[in-house]
Amino acid sequence: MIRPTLRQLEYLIALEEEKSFSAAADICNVTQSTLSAGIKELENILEQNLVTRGRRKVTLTAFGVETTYHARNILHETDKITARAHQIKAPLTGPLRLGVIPTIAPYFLPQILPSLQEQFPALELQLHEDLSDRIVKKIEQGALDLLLMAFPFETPNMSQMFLFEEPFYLACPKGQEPRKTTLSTGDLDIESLLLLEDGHCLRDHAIAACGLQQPSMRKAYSATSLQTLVQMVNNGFGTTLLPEMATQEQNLPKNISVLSFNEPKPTRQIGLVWRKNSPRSTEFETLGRAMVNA
Amino acid sequence: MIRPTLRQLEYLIALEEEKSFSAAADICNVTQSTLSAGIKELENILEQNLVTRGRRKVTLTAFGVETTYHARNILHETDKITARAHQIKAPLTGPLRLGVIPTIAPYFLPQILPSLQEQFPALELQLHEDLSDRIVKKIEQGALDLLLMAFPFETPNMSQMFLFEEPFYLACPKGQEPRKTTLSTGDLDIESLLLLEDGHCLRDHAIAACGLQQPSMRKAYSATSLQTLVQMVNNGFGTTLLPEMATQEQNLPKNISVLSFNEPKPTRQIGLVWRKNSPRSTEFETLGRAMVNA
DNA sequence: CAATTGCTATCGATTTTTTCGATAGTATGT
DNA sequence: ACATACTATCGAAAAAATCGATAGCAATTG
Repeated sequence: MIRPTLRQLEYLIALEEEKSFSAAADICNVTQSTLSAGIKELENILEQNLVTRGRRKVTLTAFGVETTYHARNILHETDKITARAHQIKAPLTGPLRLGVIPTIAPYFLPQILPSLQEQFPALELQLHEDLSDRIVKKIEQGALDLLLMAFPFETPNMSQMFLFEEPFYLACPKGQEPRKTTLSTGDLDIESLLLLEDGHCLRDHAIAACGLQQPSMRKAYSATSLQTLVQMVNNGFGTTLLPEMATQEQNLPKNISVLSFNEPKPTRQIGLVWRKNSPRSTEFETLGRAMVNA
Repeated sequence: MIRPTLRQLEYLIALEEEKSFSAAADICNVTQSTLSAGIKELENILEQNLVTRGRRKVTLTAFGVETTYHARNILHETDKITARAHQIKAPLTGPLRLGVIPTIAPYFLPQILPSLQEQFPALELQLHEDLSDRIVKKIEQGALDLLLMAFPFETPNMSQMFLFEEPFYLACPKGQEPRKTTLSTGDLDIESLLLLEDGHCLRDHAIAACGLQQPSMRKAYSATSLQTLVQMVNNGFGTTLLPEMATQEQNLPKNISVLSFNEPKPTRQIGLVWRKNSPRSTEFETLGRAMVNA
């Protein structure tokens, strides 16, 4: 479909403002002949008269006036695109699509978001919460810009930035604490240990950190979220391993004891991931430092 | 200021839909190289990346997605202009700026507008009520398309279409009717005759139709509208001449008698005026016939 | 009433932009 | 390693936008 040109709409607007081809041409920084031809071309496209060529002064037709109104809108809209583009040119401003795994998002983000918003008020974080492999796939496709996740995790062609190491704690129902005074990973009762369902990296990290065997048939005890897991422990169904950020009082029910391990403590690593050769790498590093210090 | 092109925005939209340069190029009926260059040019203008060139699939950046949304809007708006232009190509559709004089508008228009709207439902009448010389000036400038007014009136370079002849009636307070059984224009009492202020053609037409001398000092009795005039007569300030369309019962107060003249009755002519060589002449003639028959 | 002024329309030449076709380059999958 | 399926890039060709000059036309001036 043949469409008017933005240029032609500019010409029309100038003509409406100046009521004169020559004056309008000056405004548009073109010669009068150019503008004249432009308006004529526009009339041809629309198959409709836009101006009544009086000898003395040029006047727009009713349709011409109507069209000028729309034209102004359209130009204004396109200018908004450019303005927006320039506005977000500064580092850590504009939209940033951040993927976060479910065992980090609800605990860590509330801690850091206020500080980030304060430091980077023009940053528009779009949060996407999903499992590690899913957000990795999305960042590979380019549907996400940055990931906040737990290592170790294979992320080919990506830059990983280590942020901090996070210890695991043992969560068990009150009164069922192990009698030992010191707790080491070897003392865990595999039978009563509840874990997240497959796909959550927390499950794999916990198992690896504690040197456990891959439990074979635990489906009956697998949960879909840490919150669910905590509730199960709270009701005496068993024990579980919680990352430190999930152990804050306000997140836990009354009937749970949280016990820390002896050295060497089991841990997971938290960090950022972005596409190697992303033009925003330095921005992401800045953001990472801000997250650690938040 | 440098601006994106509508073409480039099209390219971006197609790219967003297809997630592939080649496929998008097909949609836009250009070669892949053209579309590739177009997107790059757009990115240069905006100084901002729009797509992340993955090997597998192309994905838009956050800003790219945001921009696509605006782009769709903009294209839609421009298409509305063209659509509107084509829509009003049929005769007697679309906007029509009609100038009407104050001694016609409030009486005649209510009679005919319903019928016109029924016959030409897509006609968008924009009414402008003003004195004859003002609306003539405006139609000369091209700010109006058509005039509904009273003749005789000088309208150089205009086409006049006669619609109908309208007799004048004498309006006087009840009980002050002339004693004569037959009323002729010669019997008018000039001293008690109230007229509209200068500028209203009705004043001139009434004077001419009745063969009166130009009254010299009547300012004290001049009114700004026929309605005012009627109220003055109603309150016994004198008599006046009313065109037939202003004599319908619902327009007149209780205390007024309306008397018709003997032949030859004084009259004014009602008609249409448009710019000679207006491309819409035949439309206007159709509209004129519809006004007479309404 | 002829000359001048102040407009817009139009034409051919020129410059600029757009588009194409071909090809290079680069991951992916067989 | 080879074929495949992409995008980027380059020079040539086609299309367009623009310019400068000029014609034409009405209003105004001398």
